[in-house]
Amino acid sequence: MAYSVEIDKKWQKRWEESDLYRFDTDNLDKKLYCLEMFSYPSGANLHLGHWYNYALTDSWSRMKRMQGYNIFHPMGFDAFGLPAENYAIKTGIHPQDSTMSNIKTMMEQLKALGATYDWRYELATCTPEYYRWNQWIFLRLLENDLAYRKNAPVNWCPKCNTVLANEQVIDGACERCSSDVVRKNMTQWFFAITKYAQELLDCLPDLDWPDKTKKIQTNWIGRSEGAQLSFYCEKDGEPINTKDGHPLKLDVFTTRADTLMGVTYVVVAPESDLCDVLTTEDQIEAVRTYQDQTRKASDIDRMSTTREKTGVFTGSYAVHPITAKKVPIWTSDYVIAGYGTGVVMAVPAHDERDFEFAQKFNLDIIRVIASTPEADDDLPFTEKGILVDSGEFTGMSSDESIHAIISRLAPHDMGELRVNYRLRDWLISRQRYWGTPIPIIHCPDCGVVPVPDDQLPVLLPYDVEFRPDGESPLKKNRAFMDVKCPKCGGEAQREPDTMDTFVDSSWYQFRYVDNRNNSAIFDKDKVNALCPVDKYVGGPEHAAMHLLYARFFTKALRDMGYLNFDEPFKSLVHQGIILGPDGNRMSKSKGNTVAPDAYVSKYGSDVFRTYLAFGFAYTDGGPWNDGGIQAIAKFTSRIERIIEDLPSSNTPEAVFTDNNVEDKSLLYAINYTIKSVTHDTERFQFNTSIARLMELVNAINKYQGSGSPKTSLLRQAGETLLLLYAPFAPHFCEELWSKIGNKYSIFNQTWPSYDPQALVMDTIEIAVQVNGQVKFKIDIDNNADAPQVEELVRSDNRLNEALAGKNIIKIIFVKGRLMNIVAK
RNA sequence: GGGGCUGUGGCGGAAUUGGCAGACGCAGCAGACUCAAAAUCUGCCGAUCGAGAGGUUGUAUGGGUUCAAGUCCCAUCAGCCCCA
Repeated sequence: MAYSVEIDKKWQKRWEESDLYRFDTDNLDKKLYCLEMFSYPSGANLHLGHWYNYALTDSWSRMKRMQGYNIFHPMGFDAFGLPAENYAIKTGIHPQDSTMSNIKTMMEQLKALGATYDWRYELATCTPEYYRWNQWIFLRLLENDLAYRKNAPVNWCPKCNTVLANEQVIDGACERCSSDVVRKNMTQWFFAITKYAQELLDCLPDLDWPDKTKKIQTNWIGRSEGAQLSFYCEKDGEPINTKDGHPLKLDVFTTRADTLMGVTYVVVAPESDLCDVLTTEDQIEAVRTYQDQTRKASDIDRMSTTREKTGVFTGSYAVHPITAKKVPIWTSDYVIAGYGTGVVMAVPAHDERDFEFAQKFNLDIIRVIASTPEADDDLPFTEKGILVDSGEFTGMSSDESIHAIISRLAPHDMGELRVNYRLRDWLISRQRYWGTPIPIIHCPDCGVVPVPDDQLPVLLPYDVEFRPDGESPLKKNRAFMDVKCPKCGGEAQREPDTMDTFVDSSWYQFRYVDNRNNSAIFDKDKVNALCPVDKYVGGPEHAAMHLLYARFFTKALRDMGYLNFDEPFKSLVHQGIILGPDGNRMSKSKGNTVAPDAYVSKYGSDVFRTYLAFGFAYTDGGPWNDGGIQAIAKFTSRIERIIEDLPSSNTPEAVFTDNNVEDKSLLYAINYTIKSVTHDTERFQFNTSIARLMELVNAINKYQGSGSPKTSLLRQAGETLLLLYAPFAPHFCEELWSKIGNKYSIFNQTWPSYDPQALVMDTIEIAVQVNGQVKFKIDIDNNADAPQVEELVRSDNRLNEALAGKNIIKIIFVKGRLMNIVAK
């Protein structure tokens, strides 16, 4: 029977019945945890990206299995999230119903892929058995001051009446209705990821991750060393005090404390509470108008250096901490409340945006830094230099002066060295339905009360009106909302918000290990034995969010005593993105999607898998091209023919003492292929692995056609070919393996190892260069040393012609490669 | 605006990490088998000059380092990504 989907089905059934991929919990010394990022169960079929990710990582893990590793390879579903809810709003089909049915079909498709998943470890994040532990983690974080509630500006779509995640805001507009998104202050739950900012940075160098991804995380965390300086302030000639009577201090973060003497004004973010405090009666109208106007602008626009600067004077003044001079306080949207302290000191002479702003509004520009003491540099001069016109600090270098200025201010509590991070705490509240309910009860008497552990899970009710109208859908469900306070027993209300779905994916890699545990999030010993994940594979788009959150969770769980390692994913690989045939990202609206199913049913899973392996550089991806898939079908049928032609008897291995040239060259091909395929597959270079296998097929064909092929050598070649190809074409190779009378299963066989002796050739060809240019080639004895080769080259009559009368100055010999003759 | 990655035949892509550029495959061309086609097999296949042997040139562009550069350094251009 020629290879087809029927073969796929036959072996999928056999594998399942024989429990071939069952993870062996007793043999943990050689465990290898291989994981792909789990998938969102959307209505559509498994798409090309899934195949590319899952099929090839599966090939990698199959090789590892044959190399003797005990593979833990689970799969599950990232089942909460907006798409199902939006789909429900559109069609009326409940998210739970659509998700559950999608999971079912998706699981079947994953099985058709023929991967080594052990389905007993499956999980779906939308089940109470899973999200219960989201709630449990939330409560633990709350107890450890890693979860808290605060008022913060969020993205708000006025048309959809809902808060949007940052990712849902495209160029300042709502992704669904394209209305302009505005900023709104709301009380939300946060996870204190910033407490781990430094450790998240420190652990990066030791991870076996792509440099690019580490860089993205480094930038995202954005550590900068600088200083926090304070300004007192005055309104209508009077010092401003806080509610408890202390003088109000405006704290600013700056990496350029050396420019403090050049401050000519201070800017406060229009949306910050401070702005309202600072605004005087006279200015209140102008400031309000300005606030309304800027609510529409996105952060990206606001911080752009090219955008026209806007702003309004608040009416109050800041007191310079050294000179005691009063400088005006303005509000402008180039300062953002969420970043740093939401207040900046403006030094127009030495900062581009401040300079532009000062020019536009006629504010003072005072030079305090110069490249040399006498220099008259063009302003703004943003480099470090020597301080000028800076009172007692004049003449110091920028770096010296920073320390001097801080030492001067520190005793008065008006300045200190400070490390600032760009990373913000993680806002996890969502005013959405299809997610994990936040396990909190709001009691009029007791305030914010956590749901006790023994009352978990807080179930997500099924019967909910989830059309978005500005409030959390859960809020309209009285049965859900009305609850007795666990503390005082009085009438209370549940928290109506749900959690960001990134919470689900931040710890699923641990739950897999102990997915049926009903009494704990997971068994500590099991997780410590199986984790961290040894090889994690998924798209590069998760570099900043998911991968950062999961690292944070790991560290938090460690510090709370639930596991004892530092990082969730030891080694990480990103697959590339496969584009549509037109070179654009695949999308339904562009009509350039490629559905794997048609190819799989026509050619079989293995041909499709092999094509994915062969057609692209794995980590690059690229445009899809139909062209080559037929070639892979041809390739498999060539293998089929080779195997069918093998001598049927299992003759004992003959000892070759009389290898002729053909034998030797086939032996070379066999061993070279083993070496290369092993090496290339190990580092996810699947395309060259397949290329080497094609070369082996060519070599076997050539050998078959040679004078007197030895049957046992042919058999050795054929079996090696099947073993090496098995990870890529598992059904196909399993079939042929059994066909030639070998024992089930090919995946229980040992991965071939190569004989270095067979790779040593008697004679090799090297290039002879003159001044780096290849002139001719000669065959030399493999062991020949430099003088011997030189003699051979000198006696070659092609040399004189190549030298063209020049004199030899120097000779360089690179063993096994070339001899370069330097001549003049 | 800053940072990063990428740029190799008509196409997908290789190149032992500084050592014979274009492995392997697609497409194309020629041939064998065939009445014919398909399938299969064999050979050719960067550009350019030359009937030919062979020469010259060639890894986005321009410089540089080196006996030797697709690979390292500097600048420029283009595409993608991250940050502002």
